[in-house]
Amino acid sequence: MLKFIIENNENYQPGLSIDCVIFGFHDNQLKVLLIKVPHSEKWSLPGGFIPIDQDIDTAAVTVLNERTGVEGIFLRQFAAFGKIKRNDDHFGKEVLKYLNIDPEKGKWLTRRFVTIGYYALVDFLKIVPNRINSNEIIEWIDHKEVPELILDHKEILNKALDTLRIELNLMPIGYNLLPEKFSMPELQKLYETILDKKLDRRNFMRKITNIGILTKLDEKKNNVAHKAPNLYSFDKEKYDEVLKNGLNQGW
Amino acid sequence: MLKFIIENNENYQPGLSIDCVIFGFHDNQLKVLLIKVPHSEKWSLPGGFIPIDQDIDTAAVTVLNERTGVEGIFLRQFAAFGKIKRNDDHFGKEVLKYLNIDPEKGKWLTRRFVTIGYYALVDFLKIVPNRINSNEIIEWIDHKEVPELILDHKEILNKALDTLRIELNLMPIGYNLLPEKFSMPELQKLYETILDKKLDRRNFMRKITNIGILTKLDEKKNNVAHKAPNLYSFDKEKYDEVLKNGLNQGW
DNA sequence: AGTACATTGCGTCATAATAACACATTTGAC
DNA sequence: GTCAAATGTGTTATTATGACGCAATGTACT
Repeated sequence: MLKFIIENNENYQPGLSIDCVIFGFHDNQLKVLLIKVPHSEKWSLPGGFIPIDQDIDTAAVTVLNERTGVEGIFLRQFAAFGKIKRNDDHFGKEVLKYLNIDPEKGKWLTRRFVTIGYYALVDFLKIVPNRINSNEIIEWIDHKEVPELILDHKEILNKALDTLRIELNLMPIGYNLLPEKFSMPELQKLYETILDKKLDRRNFMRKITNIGILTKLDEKKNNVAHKAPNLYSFDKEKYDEVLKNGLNQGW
Repeated sequence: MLKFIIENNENYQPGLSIDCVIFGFHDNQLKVLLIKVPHSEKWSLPGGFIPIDQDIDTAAVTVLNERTGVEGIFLRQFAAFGKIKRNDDHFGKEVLKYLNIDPEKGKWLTRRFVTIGYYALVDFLKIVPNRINSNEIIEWIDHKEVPELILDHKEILNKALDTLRIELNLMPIGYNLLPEKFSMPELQKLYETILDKKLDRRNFMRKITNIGILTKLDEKKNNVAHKAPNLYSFDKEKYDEVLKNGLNQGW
């Protein structure tokens, strides 16, 4: 980080940053991957800067990996944020002070940054966030209990969630969010959690089944209270096909 | 422009630009507003740079106005483009050479720019593109006959059109694209042109009527071949309501 | 004036999608 | 064994959709 700030003018895209909204699903909760840096009381989205020799989409993957250790996931760009006062003077100065950097050298940091938002849905269990930087804390936090975030990160998070809800109508989800074998109630809970809305059990099942991306397994979930639900898996081939063509055509 | 390039480091957001895809509808054709600058054989989208004291959304309006004279339209951000070789060295050097600027002073221009794309649907007739810069040519061009464009502008244009087609399923359109009074076939042609697809006349009418955003006028179009179609207008209040709430909910 | 033809307005019909709900079955808890 | 909670598999009514039919309107042409 320190190395970055000093070398910024040469090796990084000026005035631009990337912030990632990483959604995971666990215990029937939609979780978001957040980072807490020591020089602030607030949490933040994992973000960073754009190497001048990388496409921004590639840079998003790099940034996420450097901040969290998370690897090999597909990040979807959803919006750019560029209000003039989105990163105020104060914030930049705090960082410089904390890192003991000459305010003149780090001047660029206190100017307005435009940030590009990326989001992803990942398997909660497969992502074990490494603590790359020993003084940073990385945690999955329930999206309903997200504390105050730095800058406009809350706005970015909300926009990501809005985008996700819209995309839910255009494409199937769940492949990276659920274990390989899952029950219908689990899949439904995922949808309900993202949409923050109750769905009818029977209508949900019919609709999701008709999409044709599920394989019903000859196996039941065990160690559950009450009647054991059947298990399903995604038919990856058909899943990808639907991903490509979209769900509804509308007109 | 020249003033801008020399003063850039101080007054504009570095490394970032904005490009606008302005769609208009006329003669049953979807038109795009394009600009031809003298220092290139190719056409380009109206674009420009971001004043450091403006929100990017505001800057988009400013940029469009400065390049085309177009005023007071809502621009929708749809994507950021940032491949490392999207603006190659060659392009920047050409511009500097044409403007007779010391390559050292304009060095920043030859680096990678990330551009943020905005699109809008506007009334073809209400927008009379002024030629601000006497050596620039501004024209409405049929989107099916768009010539080769500079840099990745064709990609930007295509992405805008893709976004527009998706949004067509989520919200009503036409308010800024058609005259105040319009016939059903005119509205249908608009949809068909954007989607590049034939729609059934009768089903289209039923569906669009059911949305509840149209007011049937007691008036017929005149000076037309064959049977005169009835005229309609948008019920702005309901139109805005649907715009806010969206069309389909899906889940 | 009369006819041909393109276009509009207003239908129908079969099918699919959706919302709301009924009922029997399975399983753990008491 | 009985109860409660959850699952599996329906039904029914309503609405939306896609594919047409046909009469009415107005222009163009003989």
